[in-house]
Amino acid sequence: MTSTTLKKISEVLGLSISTVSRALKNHPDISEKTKQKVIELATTLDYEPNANAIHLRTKNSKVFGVIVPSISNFFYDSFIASVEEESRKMGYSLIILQSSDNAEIELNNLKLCRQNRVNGIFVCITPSTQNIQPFLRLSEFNIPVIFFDKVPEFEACNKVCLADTQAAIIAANTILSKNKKKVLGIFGNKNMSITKKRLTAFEDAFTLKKNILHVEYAHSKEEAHAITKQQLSLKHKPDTVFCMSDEILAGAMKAIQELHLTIPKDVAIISMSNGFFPKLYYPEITYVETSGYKLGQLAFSRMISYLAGSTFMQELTLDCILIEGQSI
Amino acid sequence: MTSTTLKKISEVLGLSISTVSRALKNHPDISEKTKQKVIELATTLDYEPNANAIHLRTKNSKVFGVIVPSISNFFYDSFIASVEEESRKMGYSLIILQSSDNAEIELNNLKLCRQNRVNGIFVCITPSTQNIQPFLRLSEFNIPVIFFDKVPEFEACNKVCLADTQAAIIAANTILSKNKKKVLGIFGNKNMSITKKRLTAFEDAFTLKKNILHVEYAHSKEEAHAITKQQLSLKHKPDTVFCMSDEILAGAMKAIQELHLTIPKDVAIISMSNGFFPKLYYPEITYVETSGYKLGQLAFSRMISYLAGSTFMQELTLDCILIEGQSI
DNA sequence: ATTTTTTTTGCAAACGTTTGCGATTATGTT
DNA sequence: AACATAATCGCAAACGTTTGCAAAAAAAAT
Repeated sequence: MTSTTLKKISEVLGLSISTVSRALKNHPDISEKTKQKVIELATTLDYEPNANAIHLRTKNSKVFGVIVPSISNFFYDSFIASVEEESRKMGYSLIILQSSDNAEIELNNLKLCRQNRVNGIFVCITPSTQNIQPFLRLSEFNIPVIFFDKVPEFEACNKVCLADTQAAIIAANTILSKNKKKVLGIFGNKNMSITKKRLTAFEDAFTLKKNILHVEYAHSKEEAHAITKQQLSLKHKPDTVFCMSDEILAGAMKAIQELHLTIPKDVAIISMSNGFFPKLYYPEITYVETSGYKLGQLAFSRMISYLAGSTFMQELTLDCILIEGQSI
Repeated sequence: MTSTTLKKISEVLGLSISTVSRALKNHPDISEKTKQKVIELATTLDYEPNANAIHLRTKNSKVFGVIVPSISNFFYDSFIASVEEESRKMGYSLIILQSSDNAEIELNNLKLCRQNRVNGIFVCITPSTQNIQPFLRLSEFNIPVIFFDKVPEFEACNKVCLADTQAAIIAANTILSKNKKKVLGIFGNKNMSITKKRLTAFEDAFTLKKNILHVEYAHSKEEAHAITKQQLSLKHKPDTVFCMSDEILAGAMKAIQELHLTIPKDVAIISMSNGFFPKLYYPEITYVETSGYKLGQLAFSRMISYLAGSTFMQELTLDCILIEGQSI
């Protein structure tokens, strides 16, 4: 069976297509009697309007595009989950594309969004994305692009970010206030602006106690694991480990378990995190919250305000708070 | 600027719309010269075909719908990630909807899929879904529905599942082969068919050593944590813990850390898992792999074969394998 | 009974494509 | 030069809606 259309209903009822259309949207022009008839037949025939036809006709797809480096990732997941919730509430659907950390696929995903005439795009660029002109060009077609989390460093565009600087400062100050003597700070990919921001702020906070801070870079859980294991095996080992991200935290924690160290007695640990991982461990890890969920809400509200007319570039920042566990 | 259309291109070039259309798809009827001209203008004008118009005209949306209880979940994530990959390769897009464990929202998501005239639906029903008729009815409109993971228990439909029974047996046999004396088995929601399957098979495997198995049910990480803590605090405590899922594993591990027990010396642990969590701990946890990623691939291939004509109901099963860590 | 007003409905164009078929133009053959 | 053939191209309908406007029908007013 092919799906029901307005035409089919109109033919059965001997009405015009337009009357059926109006009846179904409760247009005041249509009499109650015909409305009744139409609605009844529509439900028995399981009528569902063809979204493509509507979008074509109204030039409004009611769809947002979301482009992320990877779907199976805590942070992006919770971001997507919140954007999806908000979108559904407002009658929007989501097309979700993952770029697999590949700039070429990313570009193709962008193209897909355009072909679908999405009303807006949320994008977190991959670390390897060099050219963001294709994204910026979309504004010429009046389709807003909200960059989130990993955002272009220099270009003027709509950005929604965590307060990375603030978050790093909070973490650093927490460590300093506990009078720690030797801190291992593990950061991510040195080339990413997010790493730079966090690192700079973190180091600045340690400016008076520069000598107690040792910084390392890890590009994966495994590297974080190796670094932590190695550093914590030194005779003069760190008394505190700071992890820039959940991934790094996971690696570090594995090393700590491996070395049978007790937290926070043998070593203290503090992280920046989406909130899920820290609660996995005992004692629970103290962390500066970098909530993908909240960031999603912020990004969505920015999208809505953009669509409502506030089209000038804005850089929004999500405040971070310290969530205390018992790890430091 | 409004987006470029075939019409616009045709007007600039003094050609007909159909010629432009054909030129862009490299139709043999069109001369090389005009193809050149058309393609050149199209690229400078940044032409992207309107997917809605194409779908309307061709009656083929090239879109699959994915409906899951929740997006931010390891298992569903990896499922979605793999379906997304495969889909992109074959020129399909994905509309991803989450039901938030709410049957009503789920139904609405189904409606959205229909309105978008998706070519097929992957759905994992919520635990509270009672009536799956609306799903089954879609086959009347020739749109295939592939149920995965949490599938309807009785109805004839296309199902793609993990080999839950086999997986539970593997886990049980692994425990038995190690000559364990007291086993705590923690299972999930008793009402879900997936729990029943796993539990039945697990208990059957212990049929000769019934007395060494103690079963508990946990509906969350926190419950799993509490149960494990309580059981492992007994004087005659279990020497082995089996966890039916990642979520339960996470709770159990937290309790084990809290009690400062050493794995596998003080207590052994084995789980069913997607594979991410077990590698988070040291020593790594031995688990029976229940891969969302592989399940996604299986589901996708089923979808493709359905679309290719094999429309009879099938129940596919993904073999499970034991991944050895050092936890038992 | 006629006109006016109000209520109810239908016509037709438009959204941007694709595609069968016919028309035009160019090329080749005698 | 006349014709046949092949290479290019355009017309127009269709996909399923929405919507301004006009038309028809019913109700109200004279």
